[in-house]
Amino acid sequence: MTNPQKPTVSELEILHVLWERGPSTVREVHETISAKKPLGYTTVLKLLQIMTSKGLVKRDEQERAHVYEAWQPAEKTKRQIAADMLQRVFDGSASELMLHALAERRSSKQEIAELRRLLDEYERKQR
Amino acid sequence: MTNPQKPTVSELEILHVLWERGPSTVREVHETISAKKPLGYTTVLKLLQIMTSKGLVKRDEQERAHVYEAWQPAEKTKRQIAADMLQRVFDGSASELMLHALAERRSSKQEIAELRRLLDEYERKQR
DNA sequence: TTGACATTACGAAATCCTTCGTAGTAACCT
DNA sequence: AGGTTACTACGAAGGATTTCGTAATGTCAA
Repeated sequence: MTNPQKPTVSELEILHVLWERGPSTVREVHETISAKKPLGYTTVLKLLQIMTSKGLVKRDEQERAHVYEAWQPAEKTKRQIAADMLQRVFDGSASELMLHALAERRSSKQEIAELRRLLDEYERKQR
Repeated sequence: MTNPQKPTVSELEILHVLWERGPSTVREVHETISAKKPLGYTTVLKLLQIMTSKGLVKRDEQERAHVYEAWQPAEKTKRQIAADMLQRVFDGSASELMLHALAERRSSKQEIAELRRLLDEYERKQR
């Protein structure tokens, strides 16, 4: 499979674990997730199997306990999700997106500064 | 119904129309959407009925052709969607969200300027 | 009034998502 | 070898989503 697909909510949760931990077994993913919420072992297994067939993860079957790894780097997937929502919800307006993202919460001075820095950098690369 | 729920992808599409047009009949919504993609009349009707029971829209049954209206203003719903994704995908980091949203496309000078203006304004209101 | 037409109500199929139970299989220990 | 444990594979239930067809009902003109 070379075609990445859009992950569902549950799949995204698993991808988060794989991005954080790197290649992991079902047991490891399950332990990480079930620390936060109850979820059956075979549920995680099944999800990883589905994700394998969708091309969202790759599976190393060398060892008895298969090792799963996210197919796409976190950056790429997150970018796709952000772009998709930008289009679907905000008609492609980044300003609107940021306005709403900021409105719902309290951003620290540091974060605002970071956002400014990102804008500078973006503009510099643009030309 | 006073509890708003999270709209699905199709429901969001309909909300877009209602936000743009204001209160509309099934026929009007259907015409607007089917200008872009084929979709049966009763499909739109059914969706609006479901959305009514979910509390996403309100229905005025005065006239024979019922008139539907978005329950929540666009701003509020968009804010919720943005906040939800911010949390789920970007662990609450607005910078990360914007970074990825910008990365996938070309933003005009005007848009960058607008983003800076928003940051200024946000900071001003904060203190 | 009756036929044509617009509209709503309802049911249901097809697909996807999420979750888990059961069965099979391999490995390991005594 | 036999029993226990750790895995994977598979099927399937239950719910949500999306889509549409058909039936029922109201409206209006001839």
